[in-house]
Amino acid sequence: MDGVKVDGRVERGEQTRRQILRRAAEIASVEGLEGLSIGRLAGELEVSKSGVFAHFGSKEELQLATVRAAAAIFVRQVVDPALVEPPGLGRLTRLMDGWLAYSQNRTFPGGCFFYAVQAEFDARPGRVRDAIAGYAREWNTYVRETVAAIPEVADPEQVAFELIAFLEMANAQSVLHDDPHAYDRARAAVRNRVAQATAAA
Amino acid sequence: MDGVKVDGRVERGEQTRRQILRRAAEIASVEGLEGLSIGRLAGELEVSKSGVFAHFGSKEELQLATVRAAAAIFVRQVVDPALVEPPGLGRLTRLMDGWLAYSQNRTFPGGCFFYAVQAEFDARPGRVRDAIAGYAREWNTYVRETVAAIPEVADPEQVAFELIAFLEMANAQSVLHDDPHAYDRARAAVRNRVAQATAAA
DNA sequence: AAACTAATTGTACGATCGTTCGTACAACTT
DNA sequence: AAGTTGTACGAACGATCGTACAATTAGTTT
Repeated sequence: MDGVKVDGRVERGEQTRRQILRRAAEIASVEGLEGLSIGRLAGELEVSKSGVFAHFGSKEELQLATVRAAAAIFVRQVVDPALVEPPGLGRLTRLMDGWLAYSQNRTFPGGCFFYAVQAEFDARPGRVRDAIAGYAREWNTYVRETVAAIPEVADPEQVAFELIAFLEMANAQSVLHDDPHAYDRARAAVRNRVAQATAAA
Repeated sequence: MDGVKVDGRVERGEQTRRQILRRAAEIASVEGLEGLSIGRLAGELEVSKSGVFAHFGSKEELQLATVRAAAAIFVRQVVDPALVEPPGLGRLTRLMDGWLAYSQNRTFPGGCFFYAVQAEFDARPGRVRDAIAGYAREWNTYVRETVAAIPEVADPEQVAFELIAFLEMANAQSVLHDDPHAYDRARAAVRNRVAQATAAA
């Protein structure tokens, strides 16, 4: 009746697959999804190259699976915790703080996974770019709707654009210059912009 | 008396070197500085692989030279034109507009060169990262000082942080989603933030 | 014209890339 | 117990990577 796997072989397979994708996302956040090589991944995990390859069938499929795995981690770490707050200012604040914490505590060693891979794939065609663009759109939409749930805000799309810009800037500065101050600056920027937007005329 | 090269051989060498670096920067803005391979570069330029290699002696040196060449293009296209305006609000506006035009008109086919390579190298050690970080610092400083030349602005560092965030966000969105609207949003964000900062109490 | 110098080329190298294939072994089914 | 399925492995493939070095071409100096 239940969907629980009873086959110990596929259970074991899914576990190694999870381990592979976890490590793959970590590497990709530092070296990019192209810098992520199957041989190196296998070496670090101490499994065979062909074993890793067999799980995905192609490098592109590995990259796509890595993006999906990273998205799941992102949702669990950033999106879900904000949902405990009711829609409104409180949820938005929780969302912004959650994102900055996600970046600052280095959930991925190279900072935000999607910042890294977005910049890597934004200018080339292909399924990987499409997947990344899709998640980016989802994130934009979610932030915009979270902002739009605050009745005083006149232009949620514009506000969402600016807020996301602050987050990514903090991540970029922090990683490149090893400067935790960037997060303070982003927090101040978010606070200021939200205050401005909610100060109805 | 003059420092003009009279040797036709080194003259020719410097010209091919310039061509190599121009193409290298174009490729790197799309594929990254690692995706930039000597063999491919040679193929596209229809010269020999060893000919390209001989100009730099190592891949890392080619990458460093490419970053320097891109920085020179950036300065000529963004920084210099703003210097015709006297320090103050006019220069800042010119600088912001110049940057957005530089990104929008695809001076580099992959959008802003430095956005691409920053995200690629921000998390790994090495001379290339150091060079990129150095230029990024210079750019931050220059924007901050341009803002600071406007007497009404209380916290130039904070304002510069936010303005640069808008620029990079516009570039990222535009390239990833093929959405020219992002530049309008960035222009609106810059206008609004500058207006807020110059509205003295 | 000969000697020299700088830019460019051709050939070759070891390493690593993604990928393919046949095999070994554990776990499940009958 | 015999047969089937799924995961993981080792070895090898052609291609490409960065790099090395000797030969060649073009331009300068004597």
